[in-house]
Amino acid sequence: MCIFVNHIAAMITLTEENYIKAIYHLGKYGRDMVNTNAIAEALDTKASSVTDMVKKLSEKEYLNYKKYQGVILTEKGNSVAVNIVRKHRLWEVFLVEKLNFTWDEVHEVAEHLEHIRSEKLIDELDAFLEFPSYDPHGDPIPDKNGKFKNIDKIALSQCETGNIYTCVGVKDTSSHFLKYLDSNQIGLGTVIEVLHKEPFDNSVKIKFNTTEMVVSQNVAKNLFLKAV
Amino acid sequence: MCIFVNHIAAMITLTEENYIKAIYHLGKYGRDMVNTNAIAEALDTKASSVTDMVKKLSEKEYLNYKKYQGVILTEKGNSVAVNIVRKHRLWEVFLVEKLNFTWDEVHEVAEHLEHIRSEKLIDELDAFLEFPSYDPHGDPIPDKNGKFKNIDKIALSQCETGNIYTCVGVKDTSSHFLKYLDSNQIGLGTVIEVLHKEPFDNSVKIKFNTTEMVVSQNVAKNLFLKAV
DNA sequence: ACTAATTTTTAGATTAGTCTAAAATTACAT
DNA sequence: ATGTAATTTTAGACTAATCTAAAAATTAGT
Repeated sequence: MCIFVNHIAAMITLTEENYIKAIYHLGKYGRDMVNTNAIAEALDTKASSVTDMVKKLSEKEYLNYKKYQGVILTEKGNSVAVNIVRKHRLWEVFLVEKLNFTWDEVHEVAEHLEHIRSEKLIDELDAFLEFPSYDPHGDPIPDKNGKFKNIDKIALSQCETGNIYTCVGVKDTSSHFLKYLDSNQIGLGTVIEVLHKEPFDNSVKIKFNTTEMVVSQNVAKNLFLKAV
Repeated sequence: MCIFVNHIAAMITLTEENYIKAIYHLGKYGRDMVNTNAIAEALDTKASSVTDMVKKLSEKEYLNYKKYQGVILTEKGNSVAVNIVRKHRLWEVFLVEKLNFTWDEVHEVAEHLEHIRSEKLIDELDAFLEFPSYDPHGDPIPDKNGKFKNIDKIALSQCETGNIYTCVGVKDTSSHFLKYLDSNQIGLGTVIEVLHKEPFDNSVKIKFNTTEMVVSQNVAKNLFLKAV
């Protein structure tokens, strides 16, 4: 073995990155611990594999691990996660804006692109895309320093009757939902007026462009708007 | 194990792709076999590891392997290699033309990008770049069907005194050489007149733009030109 | 508070890719 | 052609990441 190995910052593997990312998304609010089974489900693996890996990530100080309790990312782990999120979302913007991908097609490819390691690559991509603040699903893109620009988006289900909003994102990013929106001509930036909220089934009647339609509670909960 | 596994085309791993690519480049002229040590050196690994891997690739019919003789890619292996080359070179064009990379910076990042698997991604990228036929080093980019467009490029060392050429590529793609060319304002498309060939040391005196300079045999052998 | 259900961890095995050291084969020089 | 050098293969071991099955710890229900 090369005698320099011990001096080189221990390389993070692709698998480790995926665990850190999953833990980040599961523990988004940073408050309480993320448990083993949740991680296993998110990564489609077994709890025993997760235990092994979190021990390793704990050794490497990406997270704090308490036996039988769960894990919380350290500062170091969090910044790795935020960097992956940045890369993922910038690639999504690229795919949609430059390569004609639809917003339901981007996720899978971005899952791979997010692991390419080159600071210059991602900074130049950022510049090429003119420093976007949101990805095609309306999720914020952290800047080079990991800072998010947050907007006050609210679900359609929370909006007030009579007011006018613009669409700024979705909660459910499944291909089903996105295709539903596409087929109804709803996308980022669509201007929507809330006409009526039906208390019986929580459906919402909206108007956009010249179209009026009623959407289910499920849709209303998953569409993010912003007051204009 | 999922009962469908046997029906799914056996997935090719990243490592396998790298072996196939290395064998492709080493055996470019397809004539004779590529030997174990050459592969080991190209991939910075040991001969014993290569033996193991070529057995596996032979099983999977990416190549034909004769013990103690070497390997030759099959049609199947060749098309995998050509597809990787296509991806590598398209990404190089993207990095140089859109993301301000210099031609000595692109290789390392492209080594990673070339393994992203998405047909739509690469076809859309191809279109976005307007179907380039050559990468930033002047190497031809195969099209969707694996066809190369070949030009009759010749090394500067083979050019005729008094004639005029344009620079279309390099043989040596090392960072050293590319930086040397950059610092002397020689790039793709540079128009070069061959003034004199010195038989003593095989150096060549050339003129481009308003500059006259003498380049060594080494440089002359590694710079590809095309008659105008 | 005690048992049952759930979650998590341990122990031991497996796979892909790699390594070292030794054995087998081929190539080369005299 | 015969011994030496170089190359290649085999054998056995290691690491990272995973799995199954069983043991341990925690949580929940009455």
